Amino acid sequence: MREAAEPTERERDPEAVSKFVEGFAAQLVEAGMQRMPARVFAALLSSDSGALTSAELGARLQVSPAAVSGAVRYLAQQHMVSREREPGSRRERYRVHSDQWYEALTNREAVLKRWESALREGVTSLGEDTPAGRRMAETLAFFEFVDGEIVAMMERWRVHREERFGRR
Amino acid sequence: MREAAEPTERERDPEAVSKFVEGFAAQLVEAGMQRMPARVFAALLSSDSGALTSAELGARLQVSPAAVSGAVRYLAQQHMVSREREPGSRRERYRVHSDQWYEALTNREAVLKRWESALREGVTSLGEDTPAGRRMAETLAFFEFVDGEIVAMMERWRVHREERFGRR
DNA sequence: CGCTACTTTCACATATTTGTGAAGTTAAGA
DNA sequence: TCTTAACTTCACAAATATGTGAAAGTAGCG
Repeated sequence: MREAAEPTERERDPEAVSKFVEGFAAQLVEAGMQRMPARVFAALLSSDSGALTSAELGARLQVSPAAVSGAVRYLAQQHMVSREREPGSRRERYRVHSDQWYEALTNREAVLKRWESALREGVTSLGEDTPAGRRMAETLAFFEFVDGEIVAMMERWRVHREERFGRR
Repeated sequence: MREAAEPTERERDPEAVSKFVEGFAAQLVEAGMQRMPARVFAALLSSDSGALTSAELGARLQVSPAAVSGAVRYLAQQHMVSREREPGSRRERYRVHSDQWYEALTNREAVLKRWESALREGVTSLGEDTPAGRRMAETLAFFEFVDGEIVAMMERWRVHREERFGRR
């Protein structure tokens, strides 16, 4: 079972693809994402099929299987890619859905929740009648507000998207 | 001009304060922020005055002036603290506003903008008629949508906040 | 104009992160 | 059941990031 046996993807200018991958990954890194997960994610995003095997990723990004494995584990935890076992092969494919960003955003919400609970503790332990307590209470209220807004926003997005791109 | 000459803040249980500071900072770190900026920000948030000098920060966090300087520079760039020169002293105070989070969010918007332009390049260079191009175009549309929503959301927050906390 | 209180910059030692090769594990197919 | 392709784990070397002390810069105040 050779690599070349899978022309899953008619090749475009690999130069251009690579340039996009590295550029986009750099932006993600700057926003706080680790380098390798960022590169893997960008590579998937730029692939026509939206799904690549470990070997394909390794080849495109010039990294070892170990590096791919680590990156993919991270991305899967963050719900940014899903894994699929190809039936009848021991290969695994890693896929981005175009709506994967919702999952990623949802995950950000988990971060917000943790901030909120830390703030709640802070308000309690510093006292809600102190200036610091009041500031933290307001901050907390802000996050709670944002939580709710995000849910509503995603609903509006689904509608907007259907109008613009049609139902999937 | 001694340190002790400024009882800006009636002291609460320093134990509890420190526990909050380290806990909240840890959450911020986990979300991608560097350790020292996170600790400084948490310390400011938990102070009654909402503003501390470099020396006070150094003392509370047990770090050198150099570390405070670096952290504060970063936070100011991110618009998460503002600097104020105390008139009649060469001390500087670093302040959090309770609405500082808006600024921070606004800054996140700058990140989104950069993602958008990277995606736009990707769509162009990979071709908008390819599957990958279409996926990226949809992703781009999502971010553009989010941009607009955030602006609207912040307006709603201002209203909500005024109802709940009164005008500042 | 100094003097000196405060802040910033810089070189460096230390800690942390990152990616690799190689060994280990799993499961498809004979 | 055995073989072996494919993925994962692990110990380690290299690259990065982090915080410090010390030196250099700034700006109030006499």
